[in-house]
Amino acid sequence: MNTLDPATPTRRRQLFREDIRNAIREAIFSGELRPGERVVETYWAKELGTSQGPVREAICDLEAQGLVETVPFKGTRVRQLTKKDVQDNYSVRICLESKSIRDAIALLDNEQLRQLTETLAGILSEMYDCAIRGDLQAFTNQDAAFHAAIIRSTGNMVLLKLWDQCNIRNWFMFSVMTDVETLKQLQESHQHILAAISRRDEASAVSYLEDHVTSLMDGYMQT
Amino acid sequence: MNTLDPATPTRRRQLFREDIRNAIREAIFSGELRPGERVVETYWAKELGTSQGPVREAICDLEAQGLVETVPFKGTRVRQLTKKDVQDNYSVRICLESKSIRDAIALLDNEQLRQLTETLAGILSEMYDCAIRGDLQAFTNQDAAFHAAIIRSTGNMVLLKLWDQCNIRNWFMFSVMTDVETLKQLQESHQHILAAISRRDEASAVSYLEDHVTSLMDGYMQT
DNA sequence: CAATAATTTATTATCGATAATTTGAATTTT
DNA sequence: AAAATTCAAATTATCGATAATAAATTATTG
Repeated sequence: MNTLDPATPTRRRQLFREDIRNAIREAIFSGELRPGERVVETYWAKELGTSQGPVREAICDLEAQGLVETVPFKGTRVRQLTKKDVQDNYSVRICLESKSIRDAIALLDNEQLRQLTETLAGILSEMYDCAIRGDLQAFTNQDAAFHAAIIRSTGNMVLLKLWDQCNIRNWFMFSVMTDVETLKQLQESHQHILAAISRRDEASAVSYLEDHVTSLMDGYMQT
Repeated sequence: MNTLDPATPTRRRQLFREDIRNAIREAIFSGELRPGERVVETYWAKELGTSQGPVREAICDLEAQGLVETVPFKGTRVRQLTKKDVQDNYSVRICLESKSIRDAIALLDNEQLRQLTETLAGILSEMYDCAIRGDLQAFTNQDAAFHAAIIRSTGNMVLLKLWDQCNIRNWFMFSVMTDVETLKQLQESHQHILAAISRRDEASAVSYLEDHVTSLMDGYMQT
């Protein structure tokens, strides 16, 4: 789920904190917990059969991720994004992704670029299947994987971390763009980006990226 | 201390969690806790006369801020930044601050720009005093205030939040640049940025910014 | 009846204790 | 003596209970 920590070492016992975090996240993304609603510690403790402590820590994690907001002594609520929040998010996301494309083109040698191209092509292939199937959830995951792969190729982990935070792909699935045609179009826009990168055409790549992300935002804003 | 939450509402009782967070942060910045050293929950609980719970939550906060790293069941250590980490941090910081300058110049009307200019001039004045006194701690605060003021003027809170996270001003004070001359020079470079912004000279402002931040990084790298 | 004060309820923040896990030393085995 | 094993100490993760706080409700007063 999280783009940042792919390698989870084996452990005997599961961390409740992680389970709780995932459970609450799931509740948010599934719509069970809607923006602005309260996240009551004792409720989730009872619900998941744990005590309050781990729930508090899980909430702390979610807050760092920007999914919820906590006010001392008052409690936690699912974050409610204003239109401006969304715009700001996307605008910063474009800024970071543009940098990653510029850096990738500037820093990678031909072999590395070929490899990146290959990775991206693979992702786009899967993305196409998702589009055909109309599987929005899987589609957004591939979408995230695409952009993350570019950033990862630059080796700049700070960039990856910050991008992950302003990436609201997680919220995106509430969007109305669920029809197959729209998804296909989105997949195509990625192909343009990929092609431009592979021929080291920085200006085009960034331009296609901006169009792509902007159209994502527009889709969200119509909600 | 934190650039993000200026308004702290009045509360009867203090949050231990916050006190603990500040105490540990202070220990890190003062050098008492060096990079790579362990942050033992029970130690700080005893040290501050609290229980373990709030300490864990405080550590969670510090982790979100990137000051420490936690591995489940193993514990927490003060984050050890590699040279590459520092470079990546600064490179992203330049990216975000460049955007903030571009946005400020593009979005603010004359009156708003005048107001920003005024604010920045005030900060620079204080910064000069800090340089003369050789007060590095206060100087870095003014430095942060300068850049934060520009970002804040764009009204993009996402940008501000992410910038705060990749801003390693907090680590900067370990740097060797403690002599008055260097601080004065740094203050001057801010004046160039300010001047360029006030005449809406985007290219120069960004260029000065890059020079400034790069020189900060170089200073850090010599450590 | 409105406005304020007192009270109850719901919830968060913290505590002290215990279970689970890792680490490192002591012990045994080869 | 080196390697593997067992054990003990240190530390983390969790629990159940209590104290503090905020919100909601009821009671009181003018």
